[in-house]
Amino acid sequence: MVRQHRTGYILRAMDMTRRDIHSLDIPVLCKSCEVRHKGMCGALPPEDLQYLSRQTRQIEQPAGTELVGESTDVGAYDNVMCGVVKLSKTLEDGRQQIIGLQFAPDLVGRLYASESPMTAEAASDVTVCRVPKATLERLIERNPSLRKRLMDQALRELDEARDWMVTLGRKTAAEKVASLLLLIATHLDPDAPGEARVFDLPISRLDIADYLGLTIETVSRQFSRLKSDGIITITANRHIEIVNLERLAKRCG
Amino acid sequence: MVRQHRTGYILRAMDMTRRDIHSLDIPVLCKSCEVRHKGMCGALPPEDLQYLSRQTRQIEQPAGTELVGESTDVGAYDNVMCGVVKLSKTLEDGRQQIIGLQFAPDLVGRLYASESPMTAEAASDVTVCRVPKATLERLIERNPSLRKRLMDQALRELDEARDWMVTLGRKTAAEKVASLLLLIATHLDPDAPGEARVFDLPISRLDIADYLGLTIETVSRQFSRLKSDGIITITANRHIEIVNLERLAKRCG
DNA sequence: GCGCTGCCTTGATCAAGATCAAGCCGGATG
DNA sequence: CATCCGGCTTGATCTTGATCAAGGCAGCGC
Repeated sequence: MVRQHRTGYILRAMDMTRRDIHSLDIPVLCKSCEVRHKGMCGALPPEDLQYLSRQTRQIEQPAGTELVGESTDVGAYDNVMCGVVKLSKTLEDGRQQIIGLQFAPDLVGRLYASESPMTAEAASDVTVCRVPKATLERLIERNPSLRKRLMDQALRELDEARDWMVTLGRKTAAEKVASLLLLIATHLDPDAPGEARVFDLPISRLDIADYLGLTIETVSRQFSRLKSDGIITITANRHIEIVNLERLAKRCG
Repeated sequence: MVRQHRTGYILRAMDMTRRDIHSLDIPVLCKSCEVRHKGMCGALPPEDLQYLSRQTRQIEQPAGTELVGESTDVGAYDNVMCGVVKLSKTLEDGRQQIIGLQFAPDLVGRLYASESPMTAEAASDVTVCRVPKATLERLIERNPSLRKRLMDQALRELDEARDWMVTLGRKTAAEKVASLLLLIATHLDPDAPGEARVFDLPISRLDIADYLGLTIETVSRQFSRLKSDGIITITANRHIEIVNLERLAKRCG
């Protein structure tokens, strides 16, 4: 499934026309996604953009593919184009915790570390642009705006991780599930402001449980309660409509 | 209480002598701390170091002092010299979660944000060097090594936050308490490699509970169990000796 | 000395969420 | 079509940690 993107304002922000983009001889497959990739890399000058494009491969990964394993060497960064990537850690006895979800246009991969401190896995079908480690680091070196952008992503992820620590440590199961629904509603479509009211859950119940520090049974029961309380509707297991956004937000603690 | 610091290797790393440091006319009060402040700021050239020193005030804060409030404007960053600063968030109904502890020589304060996303509070008596926001940002602007250092701190804090999410989401109370003891043992003395075996807990039982997402009663019971199992000894409520480090580590899950 | 306060511990009981178990549903496969 | 399988839901029961309650202990002011 290829999602539609509204790209006009990104082009304007970059002071480029669509023709400029296409003239760069970029080996991308997914036309609707290519602009986002460059959006991520911000105001790179044309020569850097060309260099980046030559080094980049766009890859479609089915749900469940492991992008980077915990404690394995990282050879490349993945720029998320469509879909959701989950970051997780596993204790020795198999208990798993998802420690972050990444949406377009996040960059997957721990900068400046030779070993990934966590597993990155496609939670839904995803499309990524894969940039070799050396390429990106070289671009960072000579490109202040890219550097700033990555610093901003790191700080934003830190804020999000700390927000989620409150959810994990202090919220009830009902509040956790409500918080997750709002999180997904706000992140799913980066082009739309505010929360989506209708969307498909990009991740399984097990992933939700692992993100919230709960069991799938508890997650399922909380969904059922939200449904019977008339706050959401669920069809085909994954398709959510938020009927009463206000009451959902109130349940977030 | 002023802790003793071994400073020789820091000076060597900076290619400076103690005389160089003292010649800079730095308005610091705590002689044993000033070197650490510069350690944080890395290889700043002498003129930047002088500029920084002129703009900096060293402050002693008793335990409980609020350094920055949640959602308040931030006018300055605090460089931790001695003691422990806790970062926390509070839900509307008062539930609190500590989302990070900062030890020397961490820099307290969210870069590039006008409003602090969290509360920063002295968990123990602390000494900080307070740097005005504009000063630090100006130094970052023209100083690649400082920039890199702050990026590294942000990424390290992100790693730590994500590690802690596993603790919050998936560990039992016993594992949480064991993990905390190890965390404190490894962070308390930044000059010593490995874990301290004997130390004073720098934070109260309530703070521990708020960091672990537990209640004080549960924390207290877990301490009692570690004691009766012969893994630690506790005297005067705060003074800890780790008798059996291996078994403690095994309890971390 | 006495009582007060803040911080911590311990015990009894309760409830949220985990665990165990069964069954449902939709899609794939023969 | 029947069967299977993975993902999800629902119910019954159990366990962990929360809650409620009481008391210990060190420091401090009178």
